[in-house]
Amino acid sequence: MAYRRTEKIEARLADNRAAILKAARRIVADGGFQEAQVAAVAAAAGLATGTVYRYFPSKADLLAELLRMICAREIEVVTAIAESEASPAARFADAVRVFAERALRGSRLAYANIFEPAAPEVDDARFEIRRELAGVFARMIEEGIRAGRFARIDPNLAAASVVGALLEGLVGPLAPGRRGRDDARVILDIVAFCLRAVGAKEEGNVVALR
Amino acid sequence: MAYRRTEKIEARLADNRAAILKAARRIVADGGFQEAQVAAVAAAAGLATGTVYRYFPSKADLLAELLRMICAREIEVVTAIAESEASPAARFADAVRVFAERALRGSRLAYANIFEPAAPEVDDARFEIRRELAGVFARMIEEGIRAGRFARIDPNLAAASVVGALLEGLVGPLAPGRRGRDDARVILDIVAFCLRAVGAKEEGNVVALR
Amino acid sequence: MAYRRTEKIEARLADNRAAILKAARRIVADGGFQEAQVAAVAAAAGLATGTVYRYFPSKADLLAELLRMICAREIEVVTAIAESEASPAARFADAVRVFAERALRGSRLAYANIFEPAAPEVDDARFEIRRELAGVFARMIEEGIRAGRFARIDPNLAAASVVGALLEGLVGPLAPGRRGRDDARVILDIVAFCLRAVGAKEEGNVVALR
Amino acid sequence: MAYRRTEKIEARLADNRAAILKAARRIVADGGFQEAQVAAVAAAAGLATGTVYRYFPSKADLLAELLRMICAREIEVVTAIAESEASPAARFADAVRVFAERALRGSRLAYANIFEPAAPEVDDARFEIRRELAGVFARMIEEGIRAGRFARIDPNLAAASVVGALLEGLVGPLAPGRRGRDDARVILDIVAFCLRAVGAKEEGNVVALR
DNA sequence: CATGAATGAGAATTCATTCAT
DNA sequence: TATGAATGAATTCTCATTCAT
Repeated sequence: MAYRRTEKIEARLADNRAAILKAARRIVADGGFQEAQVAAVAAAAGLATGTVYRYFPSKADLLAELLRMICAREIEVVTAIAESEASPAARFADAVRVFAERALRGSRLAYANIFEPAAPEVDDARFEIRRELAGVFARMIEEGIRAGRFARIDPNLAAASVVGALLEGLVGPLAPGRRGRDDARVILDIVAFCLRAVGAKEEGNVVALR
Repeated sequence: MAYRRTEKIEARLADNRAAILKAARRIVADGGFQEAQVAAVAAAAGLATGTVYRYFPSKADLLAELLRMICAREIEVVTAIAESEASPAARFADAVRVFAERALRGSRLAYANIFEPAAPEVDDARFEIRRELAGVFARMIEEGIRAGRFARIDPNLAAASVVGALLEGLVGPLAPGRRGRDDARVILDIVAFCLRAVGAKEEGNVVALR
Repeated sequence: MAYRRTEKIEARLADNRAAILKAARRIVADGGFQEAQVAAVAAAAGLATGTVYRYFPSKADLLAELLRMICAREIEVVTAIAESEASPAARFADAVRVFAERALRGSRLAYANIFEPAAPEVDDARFEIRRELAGVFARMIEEGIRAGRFARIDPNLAAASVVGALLEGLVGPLAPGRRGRDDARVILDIVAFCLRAVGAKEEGNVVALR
Repeated sequence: MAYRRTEKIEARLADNRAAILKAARRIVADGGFQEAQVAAVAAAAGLATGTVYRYFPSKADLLAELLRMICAREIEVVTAIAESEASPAARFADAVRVFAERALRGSRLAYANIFEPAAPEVDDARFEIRRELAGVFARMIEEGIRAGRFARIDPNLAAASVVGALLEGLVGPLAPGRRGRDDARVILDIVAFCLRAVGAKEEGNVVALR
């Protein structure tokens, strides 16, 4: 009789949403934001153009959410490490290392898109993401300083710089990894780089902790 | 009567070219790449739209060249320092400091616009520029390592990370300086950050050298 | 088991139909035809979009019926006056006055929205309504002429003009009433205007009759 | 050598603008605003879609200007009469008569479009036009009252009503003229209607003046 | 060479209507 | 019968590039 929103239907709705994001992700990974027109995304998701607008108010919102989706897990992981019981330096090193590992292993392409042009609204999302990521690092650095284990630097500046170093070093166009370097070695180097940068004491030990 | 490209004509040609680049620069600095339409640039340069195409094969080429123009001086300055006679650490510190000073002093906005993602056609140029800049730092780091004054790290990775740290820390959206911090202090911090990052010995002295 | 359209079901059907019209009326009154999308009307009626199509073959039909519904009462009232026993001039004056009163009192906004141009599909209905309203006035004028109390003019032209004067004067964009004038005074004026226009004799008396 | 905006070019520009308006006029006259899509208008004018935007900032502006263009002449004519030296009643009668003549003779279709739905911005133009037209009549009525030749009524209300009567009676959907009546007779009737409506004295003479 | 009007391929978004559940 | 998700045609506006003058 009456229409009922069954589980099956719910599942289809969720599927569509996911399908749209997935399609967008694939297209962006392949051809950048440039190629992510709404019609193309819809087609890739096997849906009509208008349907996309049932799930996202605008193209910009879709792309912004895509970005957040891609990065959310990374921030989560780093946050978990930041909240662990280890020593400041160990936590910081771990966070850098894990972030680097994931970036190199996983969505190298998606990360590259962090640097790619897009609509202003998408940039806002990017901004937010970086700010969040930097925030996690800033807190770790702050605690390191308070514990007397890091150099007395502006935690925000240091965090921004660390994030910049990570993104640029790992996934930017300069990334040595892209030119065939050994990932493990890159990770070791970048962890050491960041530890030194914040003036972490007992660097050797810390790195050994990994 | 054969056409002769006189000096006068040459001069006018050069003038127009420069005017176009200058106009583009102003527009990009003010409103980002978004507002740098060919017609707008032409108008700002006091020329007709079509004339732009006498000097640049396409909008992308124009913007790419604009980017190179803006950065050429920075790279030049850093290169000069890199080729000076000072000690590796001093040279490196100087390069970082001067770069930071110029970035903070010069139109921070223009920098932000240049380094923020903005236009797909320009990405290649951007990457090229960063690569070049990183190259200069890589050479300095390499020499520092060879001289036994820096930690033994991959110079390319370190250079990329330094560039990332500088850009993100100074002109990126997270830059503390953008939130009203004292520039001199930011510069001191970032120099120290980079020196530590590359494992420069006698850091204190080096910084004192400035 | 054969389907039986019970009274209960009939009632529900009528309810839904009424609910849709009511919702449409509210939306049109608030935001004009512009905002009367089928989905919006359905939502406001607490029904699903598709359900609207159970009761109206198309959006145009819905709006046309809405218009008729809104105006039916007005036409009814005017018709009742037209069929009363009073003298031609008195009837005419009364019809004008009552119409004006109702127009000014009743949601002026709704009226304005109804008479303002808004949706091509609805024009036919609008025309029909105006024609009907004019028809009632035409008959009154005709009788006034036949009784020798009105000037000998084309009743249809006069009726159309009277309707035009009423709508424009009372609810149109030029309506002085909309600019804060006293309603009672406006009504007096417009009745006098129309009486004079049709050449009603003993105008003073007629107006006094009210 | 250099491009020069010759007379020929100026003429072409003016031609294009005119061609666009003309094409729009034809399309609107034939199929109403509904069919006046930018692409259709451009095609009918023998131009590319984008070209329309060189001459009009938006579709709404184009249509609004079209409306103004269509009505400007009428208002001009009526204004000229309003400023003539004749007696108030004669001027008023003349204004009504000429307006009616032109409306019936000329662009009956275009006038009809005064009643047609359109974008909100176009409605504004319509509003403006009616206001202007009513303004001219209001001034005439005011002077008639001041000269003691018209009934003492609110000039604005009367003017609005006169405009309403004219538009509805002559070009509106109810207009008897549209149904094959003799134009000359219609004009006589409506002039008489309006003169009576404003309570003009010596009506006979005035009408005889025509 | 310079000009700037013309071009027209796109791309985002809306919403009446349909139809499987 | 009711539902509401899906559809996709339709439409406006932008802007890099061309080319007649």
